[in-house]
Amino acid sequence: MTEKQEKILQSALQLFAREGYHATSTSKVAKAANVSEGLIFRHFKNKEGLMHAILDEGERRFKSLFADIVLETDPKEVIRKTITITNKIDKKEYDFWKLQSKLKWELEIDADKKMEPLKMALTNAFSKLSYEFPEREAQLLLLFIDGLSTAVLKGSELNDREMVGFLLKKYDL
Amino acid sequence: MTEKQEKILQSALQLFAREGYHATSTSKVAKAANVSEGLIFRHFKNKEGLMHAILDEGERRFKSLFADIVLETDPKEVIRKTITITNKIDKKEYDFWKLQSKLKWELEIDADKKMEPLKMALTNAFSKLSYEFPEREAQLLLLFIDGLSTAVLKGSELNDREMVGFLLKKYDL
DNA sequence: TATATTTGCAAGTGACTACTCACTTTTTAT
DNA sequence: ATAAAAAGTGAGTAGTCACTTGCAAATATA
Repeated sequence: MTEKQEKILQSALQLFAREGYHATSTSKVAKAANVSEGLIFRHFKNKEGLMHAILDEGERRFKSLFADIVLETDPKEVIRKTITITNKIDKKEYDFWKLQSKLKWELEIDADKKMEPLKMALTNAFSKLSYEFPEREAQLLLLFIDGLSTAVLKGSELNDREMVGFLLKKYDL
Repeated sequence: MTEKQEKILQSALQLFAREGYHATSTSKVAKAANVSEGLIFRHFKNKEGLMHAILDEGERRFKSLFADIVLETDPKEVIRKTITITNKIDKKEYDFWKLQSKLKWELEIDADKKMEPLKMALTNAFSKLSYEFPEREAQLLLLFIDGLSTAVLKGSELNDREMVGFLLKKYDL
């Protein structure tokens, strides 16, 4: 990965996240990255290829975010770590995560499958804690998390730390 | 509102919802609506005007969806109606609601303000029922509703009726 | 019926789109 | 040192974009 290649990725990420995929032209990306437009196509074949390079990186970060939780054996810890997952998102990485959410709408990418391992871990955790409907509890918690992270990334004014604390209390953690 | 005008709106709604705003050209809309491209600009001034016409209709439907809840005096009914709000969305109107969610990302439109009256009603309801933190309870429930409707509109496989029922039970309704 | 207004169309417009190509410069391998 | 491969450029390309204009047909108003 050359310097200019990284610069292209970084500029594309920023522009795609802020303006959207279709609203960002390859010439804009080239200008922002200070490279010739042709170089984008040399390295990433086409605009779609450029986006996929970014998306693949997203996949990796997604998984590493979950890895810690899935390996956890203590059920209470699984739930606690899931609830506090939004706290792990650095403000400097907002563009990155925003893009992931944004592209899921713009390009209709399905995120459910990526969540599957987390759902399993949660179901298992609730099961161990003798909840009556562990799978539904897991699903419910995931919906909360999804709603919460969406709100945060959209720049909502809601106090996410407060909500996380509130949830932890609800689950006796 | 002429026949062709409505046809334009309907076609634009469908295309914007399925392909996205920026990915849909005015010529595509014109073809789908079976009118000349110029007519779009005669009636809606520009592409943005076309989108706003659709968005305004969204605002109206949004409000009428809440109206029923906000006027309710029985706190338990307020919560019950909020939880079951997704059931009120007709499958035939999916394109419409999907577009609303989609545009919130693509054009960075803030939806929080629209939810404010509902949040107030919920806070009030939880307050009447002597919950310790009524505002946070309201926020939490709204987050769930948002997550659930998002999942449904994205075509997730989750059983939303089941989740609604599960939640009603959680709130003793 | 005469006339003003609205509705509609077809054929444009320049600017911008994703992408290609011929070429030069830099890096790597022998 | 030399050849081959990779990285990078800049000026193209055809096609599409949102939008305009001039004129005809339909409709409303008198």
